[in-house]
Amino acid sequence: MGVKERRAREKEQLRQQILSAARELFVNEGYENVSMRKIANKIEYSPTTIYLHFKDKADLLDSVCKETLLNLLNTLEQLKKDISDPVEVLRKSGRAYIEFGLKYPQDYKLTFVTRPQFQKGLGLDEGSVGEKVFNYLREMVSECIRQQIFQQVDVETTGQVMWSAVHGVTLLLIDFPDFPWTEKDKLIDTVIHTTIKGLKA
Amino acid sequence: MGVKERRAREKEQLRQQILSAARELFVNEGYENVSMRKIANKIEYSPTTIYLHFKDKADLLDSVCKETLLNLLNTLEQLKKDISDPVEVLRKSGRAYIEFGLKYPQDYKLTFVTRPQFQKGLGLDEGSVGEKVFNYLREMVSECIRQQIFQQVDVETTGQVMWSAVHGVTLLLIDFPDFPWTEKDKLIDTVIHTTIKGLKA
DNA sequence: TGTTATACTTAACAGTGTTAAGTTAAATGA
DNA sequence: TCATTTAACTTAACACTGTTAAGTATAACA
Repeated sequence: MGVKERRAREKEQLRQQILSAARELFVNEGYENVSMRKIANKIEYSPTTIYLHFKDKADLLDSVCKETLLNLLNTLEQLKKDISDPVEVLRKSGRAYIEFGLKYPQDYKLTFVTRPQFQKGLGLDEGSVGEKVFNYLREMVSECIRQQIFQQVDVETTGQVMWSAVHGVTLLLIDFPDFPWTEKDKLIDTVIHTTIKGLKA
Repeated sequence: MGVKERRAREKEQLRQQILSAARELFVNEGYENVSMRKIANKIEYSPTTIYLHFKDKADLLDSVCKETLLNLLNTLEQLKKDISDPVEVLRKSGRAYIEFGLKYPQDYKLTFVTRPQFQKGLGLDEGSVGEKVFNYLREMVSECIRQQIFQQVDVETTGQVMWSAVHGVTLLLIDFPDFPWTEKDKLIDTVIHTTIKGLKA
């Protein structure tokens, strides 16, 4: 009875095909400028076929973003394994987070700005990917506080301050590419350095 | 020959009427969900009339945002007149900026997130309102550096770091209202305090 | 009073996301 | 082997979108 399995496999394959076509178009042309018909054209199916795999355009978008976010989470988890000094982990994680946002600006904005109100399993709700990312941040900060490197005892506030800084600089760099920013790497380093220094005991 | 003047006045009046109808709809329902026909309906004119006053929907949006931004600039300029200590001015300005964003979240996002790529005289280009806001920040930071309160000599970088922090926390509070944030005022104060402390000599 | 300019509208175009109904082909059971 | 069921996929349509070209009516001018 391998028929059902093969069918399921083929179905999953098409789902992935749609997903990657959508990702490419979203990233290159922007969510707003990509129509369902355009995606359908790219994979050489009729537009309605997409609806057999995704509820609607927003759902398709959420799925694309979720994939990307899991990617980020992976990168971060990896980092933690390789370094021992908690401040260094925090520093490197901040950098990785910002660079991730700059590498996938559309995805980043879609995930953390455009759609947070409506998405499921993507925002910061329980069990969502966003929550997992923030939990990761919590752990890092906890370790810094435990070792008495940071002055604040309040893990939540400290984490949120850190997040504000990296979120802010990421979005500014994405949204105002023509602004005469300080050399990009210097700005990123200074943001991270300043915030950590400000939090230190 | 007061006819021409009266005509110009009437035209300006309608322009304002369109503008305020658009603002209200944009703010309440979101730019994406507001159609030209909806705006036209609200002011009881045909949709095409709008095009006699604004180039297109994006232009209409830009005009709405510009008005709001000038408002913010006013608030900030006022602050500087009333306080002498530069760090205190910076602190209060940061607070005012964030509170402005929280009070007009839709406007804030439209101005600093949604449309920065395409707008004219709105982003951070020469002569734009955004540039004026940033110039205001530059002056404050310069004063802090001149008085050797801040360690960095680089006004640009220092200003950009400050901006990243307030921009970041503003957007997070707007976009994730249900997240278990630390008490809002405490978070805002800590963000500002941490950043300034990190920048100090 | 006839002409010109301005303000505004109607109708249409080409596109959008989405759905209901219909078609085709493959898998199943007798 | 052949009719029946099931799943995959498409066609056609609906109600909307931003925008433009062409047309109309009204007020200002000579």
